[in-house]
Amino acid sequence: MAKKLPQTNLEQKLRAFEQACRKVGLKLTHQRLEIFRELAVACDHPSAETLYKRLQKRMPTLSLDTVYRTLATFEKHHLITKVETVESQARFEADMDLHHHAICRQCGAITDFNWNSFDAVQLPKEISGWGRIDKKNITLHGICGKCANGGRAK
Amino acid sequence: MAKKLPQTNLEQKLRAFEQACRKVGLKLTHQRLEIFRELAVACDHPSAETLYKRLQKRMPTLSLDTVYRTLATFEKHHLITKVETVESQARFEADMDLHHHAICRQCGAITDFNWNSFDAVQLPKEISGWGRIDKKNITLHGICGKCANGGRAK
DNA sequence: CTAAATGCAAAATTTTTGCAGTCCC
DNA sequence: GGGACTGCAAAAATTTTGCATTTAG
Repeated sequence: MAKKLPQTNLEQKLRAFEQACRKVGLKLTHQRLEIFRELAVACDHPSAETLYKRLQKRMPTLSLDTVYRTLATFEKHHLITKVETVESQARFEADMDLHHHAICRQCGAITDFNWNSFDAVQLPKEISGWGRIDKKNITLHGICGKCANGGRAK
Repeated sequence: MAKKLPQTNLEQKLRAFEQACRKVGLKLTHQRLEIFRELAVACDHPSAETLYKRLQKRMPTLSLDTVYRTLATFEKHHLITKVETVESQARFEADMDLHHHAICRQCGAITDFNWNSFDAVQLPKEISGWGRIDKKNITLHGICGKCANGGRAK
């Protein structure tokens, strides 16, 4: 899930992205393509600022406000997701398949994981009358293995 | 869960809070007591700014930065929780019992709910080796009944 | 061509910090 | 009394906006 994307998956994802943009009338600018690609290959749920820094190397004239504007546009059209965290900076991901997150309270790393049997289970009746529920996400909080080992790889 | 606290519960909570403060050496100032009380009676998971506005009526000299500082202090000592949202402003709650949240993507309302059978279930092995997990929270996203009815009560 | 998107700069929003004075223990 | 806490103001951090220019379709 949080592993690196095989090249073929990436190309597939990019083509799907381009099609989705055309469908909703979003122009396929160089900036948009590169911002999406950078987020699609990232597996660390980067912030706008982090993406900006990574892209600056290849695109020196890119501006931070374009990154913000572009991410907001993508999110509005459900092409990417804003990850819920307790941090001051918003973080994003391009993986739109249903999955869940584990967050390290020390280093802030976010790891994806799947839990199909949970996804399939019915909500308790206490909340089932709340309204229309679109998504059902789990967030785990704790200390990742790396941090537990004093920063050394596990 | 998200209902109003009965008066007795509130008094109990305040006494527990005072004891916890003494134990960790936090001074019991008027500001801290009032900020905690206001958060404890709130059931809408208010932001620092929202709490500040509510408290200003009774405490005209209270400053917003004290609210921020105080909430951060409380959170550090696990007396309150910062709720994970996608919003720009951080939101807080004083209910430290394990529970889950449903968030309305339209009005931003956060509703608490319990799910004991989920709390008891084991994590899938895909993530069980990730590290030390302290908390396991669900967040539901959707449109609450009120918003689905065009803002009128359900 | 033309509406939409970008880059720049400036502003708005949210949160944090330094410091002098105040207050709890 | 002394160190912790608060209020004030100013700054830092994060995000948004107005406008002239550029670009995709």
